[in-house]
Amino acid sequence: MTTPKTKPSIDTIAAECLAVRMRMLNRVVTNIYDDALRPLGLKVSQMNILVATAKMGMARPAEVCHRLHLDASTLSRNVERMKARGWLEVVPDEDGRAQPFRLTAQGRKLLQKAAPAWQKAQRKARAILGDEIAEGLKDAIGRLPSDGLPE
Amino acid sequence: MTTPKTKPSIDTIAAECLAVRMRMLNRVVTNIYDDALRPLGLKVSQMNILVATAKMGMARPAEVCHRLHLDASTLSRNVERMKARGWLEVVPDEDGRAQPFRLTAQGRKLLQKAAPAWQKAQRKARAILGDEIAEGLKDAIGRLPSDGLPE
DNA sequence: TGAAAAAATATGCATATACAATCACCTAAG
DNA sequence: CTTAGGTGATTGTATATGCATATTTTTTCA
Repeated sequence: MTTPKTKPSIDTIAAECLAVRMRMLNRVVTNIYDDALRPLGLKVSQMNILVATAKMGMARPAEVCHRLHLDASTLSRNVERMKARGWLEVVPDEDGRAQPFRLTAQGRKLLQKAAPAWQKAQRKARAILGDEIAEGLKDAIGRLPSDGLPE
Repeated sequence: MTTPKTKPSIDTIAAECLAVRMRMLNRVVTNIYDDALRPLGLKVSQMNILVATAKMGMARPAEVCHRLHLDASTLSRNVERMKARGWLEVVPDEDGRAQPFRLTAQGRKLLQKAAPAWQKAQRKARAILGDEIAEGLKDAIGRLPSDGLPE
């Protein structure tokens, strides 16, 4: 079944496509978090970047992209919006090409204020996904190509 | 752990957020399929709609949205683009509000031509996700609220 | 029957995403 | 030095996504 010799039928694609499943659940899960975070004027995509930045202290765009498997141009626009909102700030660097950024005090405060809403969404998401998938997703991320770079 | 009494720390969010995991894997998986389908000028988001339409024969937007957990406005724009490409066509309906659509011959042909590329991507995605998650995602979809409507 | 409510879609707006191309800067080869 | 590559990030373009709102048509019900 994993390697049929014949061209897959439309029925097969409909029944088995992993992109259909991932994308559908991604929409559902993203909406759960976005709903919970909406009162804060924050989207989960942005919260993800805030959290990664908080963990890194000083975040280099290329490294964030690598960790999150995010295109550099996507990050660039997202950071742009978050700078405009006062959540992130660029810090100078000797290398004139670099644009490392970090949380502002306001950004950190927002993140802390968002924690309860996050927790509420997390419970809902876990209720849908179940503990097994929740852990399985983590394992899958560990298996991603080029995800084993230095911390 | 599932219901801590204290506000989650940033470290907890970073380590456990299910949206981070889902969204990251969704990006990776979507890119795998998009890469495979690119020679056909097709994106996996569009292929998903083509497949759903093929299965339904005559597709009513509201029903497609319900099945795919997709916002009506999103579908409206996607269908618009696919109509422009000649893959979908609207068919008349007694209800003047309805805009049911179906595959064109060209759309069906494209879908069939895309099957081998889909299969290649499907193998890559399964290698990353593993059989357990692949099945687990299906189960989770079955658990979605209001996913048990009539066929 | 005639107006209010509901239903199905579409539009306006903002964000997220990625590929291709570009810009700015650094570095190494000579 | 000077320049040819390489690296890091941004910009141009296109699609995907969803909320709020508008539009159109049907239904309901007083």
